[in-house]
Amino acid sequence: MNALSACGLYDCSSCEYKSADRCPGCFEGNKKLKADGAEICSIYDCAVSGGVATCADCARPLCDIPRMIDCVCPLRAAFQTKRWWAGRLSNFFETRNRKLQVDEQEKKISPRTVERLRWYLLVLQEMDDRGVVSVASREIAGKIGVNAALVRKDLSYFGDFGTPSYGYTVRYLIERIRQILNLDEPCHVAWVGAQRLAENQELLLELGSHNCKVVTVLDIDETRVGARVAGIRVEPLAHIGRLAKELDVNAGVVAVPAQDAQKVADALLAVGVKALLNLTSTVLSVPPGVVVRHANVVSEMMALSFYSANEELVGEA
Amino acid sequence: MNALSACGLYDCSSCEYKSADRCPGCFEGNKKLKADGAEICSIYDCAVSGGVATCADCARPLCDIPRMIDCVCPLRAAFQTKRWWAGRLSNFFETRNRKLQVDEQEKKISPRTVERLRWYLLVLQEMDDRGVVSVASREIAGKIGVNAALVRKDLSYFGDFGTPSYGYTVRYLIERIRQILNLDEPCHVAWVGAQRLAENQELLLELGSHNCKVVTVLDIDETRVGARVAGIRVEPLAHIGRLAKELDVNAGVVAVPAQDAQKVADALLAVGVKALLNLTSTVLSVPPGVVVRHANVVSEMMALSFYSANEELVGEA
DNA sequence: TAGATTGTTAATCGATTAACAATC
DNA sequence: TAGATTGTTAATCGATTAACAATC
Repeated sequence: MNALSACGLYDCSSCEYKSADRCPGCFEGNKKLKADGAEICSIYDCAVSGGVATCADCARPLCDIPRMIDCVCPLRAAFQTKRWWAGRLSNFFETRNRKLQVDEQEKKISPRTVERLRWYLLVLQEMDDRGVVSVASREIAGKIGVNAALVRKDLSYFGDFGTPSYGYTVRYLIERIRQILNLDEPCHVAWVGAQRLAENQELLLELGSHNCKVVTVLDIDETRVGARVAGIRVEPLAHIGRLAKELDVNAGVVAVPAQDAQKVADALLAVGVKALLNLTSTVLSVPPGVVVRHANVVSEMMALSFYSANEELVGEA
Repeated sequence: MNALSACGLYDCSSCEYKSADRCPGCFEGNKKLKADGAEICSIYDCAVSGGVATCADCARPLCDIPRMIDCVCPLRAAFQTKRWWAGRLSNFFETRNRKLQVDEQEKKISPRTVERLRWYLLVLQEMDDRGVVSVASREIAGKIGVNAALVRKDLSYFGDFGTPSYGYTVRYLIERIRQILNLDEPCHVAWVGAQRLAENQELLLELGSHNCKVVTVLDIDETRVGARVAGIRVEPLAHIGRLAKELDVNAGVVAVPAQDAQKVADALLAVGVKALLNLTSTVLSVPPGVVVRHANVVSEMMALSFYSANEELVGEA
């Protein structure tokens, strides 16, 4: 379901040629050009010879293709100016190179930024569903209620995704944020607490749509072991060690009664899980280097209770 | 279930006289003292004549009882030094007076502080269950993973609840935080989205234990109207106007499918609800002056996905 | 081109922490 | 009393915003 062309820069899904069914595809198009003795797309050529589908999949740390070339898919020459494509290309390569430098420097990403990236993604996906092609930082910011400069700053940590005076291509930005949040890699989740999952099986689908897969369901309550939830056998918590290794578990969900929460968390930590989602209204004690996030109706309600009684203090919460 | 004595300062539940069943109670005790011609507790006297149960219920903006008096319940004289009580009293009155000034100045409470107060409360309740009587800021901070000075600063926004070299009385602090978060006033919740509640009926109990009451269940899906969830009839969303008024709704829960979330939020806002809990993975657009909080497995998982792939970036998240 | 919007810098704002006098 | 812990101040740290050059 890759909506990008082989060069990884061209958003086919928003292309008028594609929607009019007049696009022959990069492969057929370039084959035709080559047969005609015409110059083919150098990006496509490089991708094919490198055995990758798009530039995004390319493992080479630096790109061989010179910058600011007037490379543009010859089949699309009329669609956008060459200059525009050259700019996009330049941005893309600079971005990739900068990104690599950043990784080396281990530049810290603020947790608030990560927090917001999810909201950007949800807003963008909703825009994409409505058929919106491009968007300005101001529009994203307005939806979420933050400053536009903050949106630009957040995004620029990871690269130059925008184009001055144009804004951001919605589809392209979605792809990039998904990549940043690692949503392209499947996230393997160990879910502890069978009942809670049995009650909310629709979660599995929604998680799946973001590439999170519940690979095992466990329970601390022995009486539940052996039952099946969404087709997955419920295992005893004691098996977590073996399962975590076999199934390559990345994250754990603590969905047991409050009094067992810490015990479950400890078991998950013991087998090396470094990311926990706590669905109970307890505070988990975890060592540094472990991330815990919460999703709990009761504890959020406690905060709302404060604001419903102190309306004048509502700033942003 | 008030664990405090009439003076509102003495934590009866941690009193050795009470637990040994040798406490006659403030009323009987002072009646006895009066009959003997002895000096009775001036706080108790004041409370009774003012028609309130404890100082905390007293409406007078300033306290008449002079500070630094050597007032101490004579029946408890042996239990703590008079000096200790005098200090507690002094703190208490100064706190009340300062608190009132603060209210007048509309001093802003940081949303981060409100965020943390809930965690403090949960940690303290767990300590209380274990029978812990007093606690230092350092201990609370350690449980949550924040700086001890931050705990003290957060609490000192609302008054001087601690005693140097002693720390905080767990029960007393629980009462105060409950009061700050307005958990002593029942919070009336309108729950929109019957199915989600039907699936998680245990929530009602847990919410109830924090004084949050689901007073009405509504649904945007007409086919669900008329069904009963936890004994409450499901009403059509169109009735929200009448119900919100009749039932004095303080907060709303948006628990419908994503595509209906904004519509439901708008309906709740239209009838004056200023506090929303969004259980969907959508971003709600709300005007300033409205607080939205989230509890959603999918969107939290998106953040965990990032950290599970970037362990080196785990700071505190 | 003129108008628009980006990425980035410097300024501002707010939140956290270290340190310490007060005091139990 | 001596040691401990509070509430608070000043210093630090981090996050947000305004402003602007770059540039499409």
